[in-house]
Amino acid sequence: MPSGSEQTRTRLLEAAREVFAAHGFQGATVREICRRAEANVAAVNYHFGSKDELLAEALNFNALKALQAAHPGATPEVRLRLFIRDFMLLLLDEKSASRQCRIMARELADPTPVLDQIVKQGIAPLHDFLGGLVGEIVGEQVSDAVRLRCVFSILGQCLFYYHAEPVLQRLHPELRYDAAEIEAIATHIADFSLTALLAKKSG
Amino acid sequence: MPSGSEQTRTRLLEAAREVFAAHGFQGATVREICRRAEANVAAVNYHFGSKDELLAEALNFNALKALQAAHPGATPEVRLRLFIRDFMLLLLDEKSASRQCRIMARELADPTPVLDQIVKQGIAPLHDFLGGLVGEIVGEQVSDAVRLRCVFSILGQCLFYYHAEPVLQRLHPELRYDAAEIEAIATHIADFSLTALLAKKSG
Amino acid sequence: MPSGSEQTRTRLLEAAREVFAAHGFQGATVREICRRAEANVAAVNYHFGSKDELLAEALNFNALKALQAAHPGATPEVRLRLFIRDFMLLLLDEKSASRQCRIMARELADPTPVLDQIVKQGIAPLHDFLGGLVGEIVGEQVSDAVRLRCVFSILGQCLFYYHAEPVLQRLHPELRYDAAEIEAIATHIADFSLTALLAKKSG
Amino acid sequence: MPSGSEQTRTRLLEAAREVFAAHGFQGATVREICRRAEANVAAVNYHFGSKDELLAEALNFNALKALQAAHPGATPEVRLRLFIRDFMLLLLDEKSASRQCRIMARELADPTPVLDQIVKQGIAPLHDFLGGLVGEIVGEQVSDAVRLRCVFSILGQCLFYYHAEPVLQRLHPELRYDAAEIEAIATHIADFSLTALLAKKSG
DNA sequence: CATGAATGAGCCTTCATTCAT
DNA sequence: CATGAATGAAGGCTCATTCAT
Repeated sequence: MPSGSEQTRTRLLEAAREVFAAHGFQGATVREICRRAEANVAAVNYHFGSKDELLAEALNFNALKALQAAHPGATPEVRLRLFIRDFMLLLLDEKSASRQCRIMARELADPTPVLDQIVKQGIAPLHDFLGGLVGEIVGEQVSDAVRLRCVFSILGQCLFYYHAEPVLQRLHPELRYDAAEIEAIATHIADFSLTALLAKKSG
Repeated sequence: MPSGSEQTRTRLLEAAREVFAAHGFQGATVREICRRAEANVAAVNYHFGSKDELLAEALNFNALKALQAAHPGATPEVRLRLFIRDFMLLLLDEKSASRQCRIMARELADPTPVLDQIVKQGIAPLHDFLGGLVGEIVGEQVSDAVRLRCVFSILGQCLFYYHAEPVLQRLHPELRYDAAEIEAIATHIADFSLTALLAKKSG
Repeated sequence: MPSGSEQTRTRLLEAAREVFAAHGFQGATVREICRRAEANVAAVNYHFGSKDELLAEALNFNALKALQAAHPGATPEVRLRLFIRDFMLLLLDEKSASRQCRIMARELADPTPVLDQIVKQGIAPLHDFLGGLVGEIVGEQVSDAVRLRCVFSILGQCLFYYHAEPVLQRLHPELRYDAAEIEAIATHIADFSLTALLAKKSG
Repeated sequence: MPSGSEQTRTRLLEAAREVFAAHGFQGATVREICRRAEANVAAVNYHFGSKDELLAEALNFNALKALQAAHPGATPEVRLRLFIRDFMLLLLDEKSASRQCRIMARELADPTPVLDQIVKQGIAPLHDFLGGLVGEIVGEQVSDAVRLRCVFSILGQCLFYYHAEPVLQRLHPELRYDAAEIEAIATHIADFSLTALLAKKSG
């Protein structure tokens, strides 16, 4: 049974993830976080020491690690498809338990003191994983630089839907990121990317 | 001959573009902008009424319009290549006269009161232009939804290099966006995208 | 055998004396005191009611009372010398068990609610004792006002070394209050004062 | 004619001197200072940048420098008497224009970031001046260490009346630091000290 | 017409204190 | 009886904005 303290801590972390994801680190205020968590203004400093450390704790990389599931026996192509679909769900699904990726996506554009931590623990493994996958698909002849750019092409396509969401909502007000739409997007990105990757292999 | 007032106004706009591009709307301070423009701290409100309106005025879409140059006689494929190269130069070249795209790129993630204007006057025409180009390449059989996602795939690849710059600098400290690198990136994105697009056409 | 509670109380008092002596009443924090006493942050309020009352309890005047030891048979001059030496040891010796005088010395400049108590129980007896000693030395002809000022002259010389310590450390970084130095200081103050006092007697 | 800004600045400095002298650096609040100066809370940071820098500016050492007036032709003894009298007036006279010494006296017990400045610019010259004077009185045979302790004895006697004021008011409620009393105190300290000093000379 | 000065709301943080267990 | 958690007032400071000249 969680203690009262643990509950408040958890509520603070959840509220922090929401507010950081919505307004970025700078735009988020401790007061707003505490208000949402129904806690006192001083609660953040009591439980985490500072706004910075709250952000550091709010980050957890489990969701990202789950993306790198092994799927033994599956071909690299299938594993890439699965990765893209899971990543898009993480990024776009409103019901996603983890706002992890959104917080990170926000911070990418406005480095905070914890960006180093985010990069080392969250993003670098992701890039490595994707780099390995791409390597398996395009084969050994392809240079590191090219493989890297292929990773960026895949990630760029995925992240665009998150970053550009406010714009896309204005351009296409009818757009909704429901399960079917997310699935369709993921399939498109996977098709688009695999076509290009396989062309590099044969090339 | 511009009056002293007009000069101050112009310096404020230029300074605003630099600072907004560097720190985002929220991160930018009126004081910093005025300091760079060597103007009084009250100058922004005097000339533009508020920080919001300064941002609105600081935006000009000429650079974006220039991306949509006609290039009569060129094939759609070539025009897409040219677009991607010019866009990447605009986004990444430190010497780029216009920080326009960076301001917009920054704001996409944190809607401000001027996002509507940015979308209508800057981004929508760009999407339309790219949509037309993609349509010419993939042909008429392809649905609007698919064409749209192709546009997103291209833009996503381009914008990634801008959005993820702080992360990429940490992952690959040796990375520099010099002319050759930008050219190589643009070529990669064009190759990657055209391969995928042409496959859709034939498909 | 003291109960656990009693031990905590004692540790709190000892920690309070250290922290009050080091940072003054205002500069001291309840948290720091509790941390040093390895007690809960609420312990101070639990055991003493408030920070104010903790200070009141932390004061004990035994060390001061010991200064007024009788030394039967000794001349007033010798008793003054002994008093000055013991007082300087109390004020300056790092190994002094009692930080009592330092707490009081700190508070003199910034009246707290407990200053009345300090004055009545600690300082007034000290002044009286020293006044009596001075009276014995200078004789009956000297007015009360003059005798009082002589007391102030002696106390002022002693307290200076404590009050001005941060300044003196900057002016004379080589200065250390070791046993020999304290002895030398006490001898100087006693010589200086007795010369002046005896001159008043003969005058 | 002073500008409005200059007036506010001056009022802030005067208020700062009063509040710093009354409550010390830590005890003083920017809000209280601004309230007394009838200025906005942000005025201190606007004009001085921070509370620290306000303290640094609030200090001016003119009054202390005036203590070291030359008095050509006067004997060292007379110059010491004059110094003590002027110092006591500075310390005790309510009507004294400069609260300089009191701010410094307060800070001695609770080092702030500006203590170094206070010591270098204000106190060190004072100690040097007094050391020279004492040297002239006691002659060359006396060691530096002894001369230093004589300086401390004089300063200690003077500062006592300031430091111990809250205590003395409680012990002797009838005490008032009017002109006559200050004069009497100064005379006592001078007599007391000169007697001791001259004894060292002959000794 | 333009500016230095002033404003007040709001930021993160610290603190002594109180509460629920 | 004792504690970890929670509180809210207050701290110094920053900011976009407004005002008086």
